[in-house]
Amino acid sequence: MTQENFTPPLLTVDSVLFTIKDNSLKILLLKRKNSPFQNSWALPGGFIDVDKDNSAEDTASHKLTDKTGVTPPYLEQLNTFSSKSRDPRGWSASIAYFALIAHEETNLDVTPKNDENAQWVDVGNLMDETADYQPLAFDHRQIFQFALERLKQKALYSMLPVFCLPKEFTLGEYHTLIEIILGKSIQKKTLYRRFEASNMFEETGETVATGARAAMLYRLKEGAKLVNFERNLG
Amino acid sequence: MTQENFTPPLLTVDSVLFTIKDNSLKILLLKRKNSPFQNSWALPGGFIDVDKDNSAEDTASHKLTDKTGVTPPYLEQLNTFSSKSRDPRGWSASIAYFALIAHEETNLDVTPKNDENAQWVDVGNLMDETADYQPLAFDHRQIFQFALERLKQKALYSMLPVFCLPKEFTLGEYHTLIEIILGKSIQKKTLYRRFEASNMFEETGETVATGARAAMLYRLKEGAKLVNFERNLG
DNA sequence: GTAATAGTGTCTATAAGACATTATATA
DNA sequence: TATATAATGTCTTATAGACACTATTAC
Repeated sequence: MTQENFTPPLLTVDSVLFTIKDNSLKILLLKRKNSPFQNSWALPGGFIDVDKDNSAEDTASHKLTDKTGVTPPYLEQLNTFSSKSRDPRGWSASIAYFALIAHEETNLDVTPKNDENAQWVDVGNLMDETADYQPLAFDHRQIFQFALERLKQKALYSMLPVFCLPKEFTLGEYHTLIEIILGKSIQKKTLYRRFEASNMFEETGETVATGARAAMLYRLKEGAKLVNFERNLG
Repeated sequence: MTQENFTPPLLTVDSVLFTIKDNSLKILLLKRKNSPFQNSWALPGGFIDVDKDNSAEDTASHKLTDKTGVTPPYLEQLNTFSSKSRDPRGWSASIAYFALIAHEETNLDVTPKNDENAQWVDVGNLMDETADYQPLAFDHRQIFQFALERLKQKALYSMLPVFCLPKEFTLGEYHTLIEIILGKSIQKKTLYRRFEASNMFEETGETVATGARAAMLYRLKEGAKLVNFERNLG
């Protein structure tokens, strides 16, 4: 049996790129220029270029780099969403990726580049189907929700969220980030213990003043591998 | 930009179906009848029938039901494997699924059905690239290894492996199963505590004798949901 | 009775949660 | 000095690990 017996399905790649900005969790959305769902907001993505991309991950990475100017420090496959009805053009599958970046590292904040058709959208906005930017194109809201669940789950047992922070950051920023992702308060002592135990970071030697005692800045160690813990946070 | 500008990639579905049999972990492999990789062993799967299947999960489920005679009690998406080179026919992606079943519930043991081209293959065999059944077709060995990692990981924090057992089973069988999956000994006390705490099972009232004290038989409660724990086993 | 497997009691070890305390900065 | 935020000390709690013990069956 060969594929020639069948109508080939459409195959696309879409990415949910998270960042932390203005004390809230946001994802990158683009306004669609073309049909279907013209002028709706959508996840960055598109068709695979079989000549240029060696794998779907390449496609995801290229599309994100095009939009942000940088390669996200974390990119993993999320899930593939497929159905007869998710795309009006026919049976389709989208290989979805999940990525993290510090918005400060992208060119999206820069004024000349500032693009009305590419926006960091607050996750809170996307939970309410009647809010701005809604409804999203295709099943992108469902993909976003799947990604958010994955992020929350991984925040419970790994250091993953640090990839939302800039290259140098304080423990306080890390603490705030985790509380925003999980939507509840976490003892800073617990996070600091894990931060230390992970052995992924080193002091820069610099401190940053916040109106009170100056906080130590940390950076990821060269070649540090992402650490998972044996227990979940509460 | 539409897909018509591109050569469409090939899209298939493949499943890694695990069971426990003769005190070892096995997966279902089929001998390929057609090119490419004719006569090589491969995971059950194939192209999506866009007229019959509403989603890729439907395809996975249909293919497994065709081969085993029953619908596996556990089926989840694993990962999508894609590259320019994994299929000699061109750029291709395979949406891989991960499934568990009790071999006793399938028709694969039944003598008249017994099919030389469908075999339960020991996982130990597949770790050694020079052993029987190797090399597998396409990148199916890599897909299998990804699935095995997922199974081991989930065995550490969930009751998932029970779906490898028949409808009625003893705590001793569950204990043996977990030790086989993890490849190391686990305190039965620890497993029994989790088994109880999960609240997923009920006594059938029947016991089964094993030459010594009779063991209680358990079954999954009606509508029981799979439970995850907050810590991993050691 | 012995042997074998099923199942429990209970102590220890580890890491998270709670929360008080000390440290260092600015005004 | 007061106050704000950074960072640490230490006690409690929850659950896994170790391992000895009791229970029930066949012989």
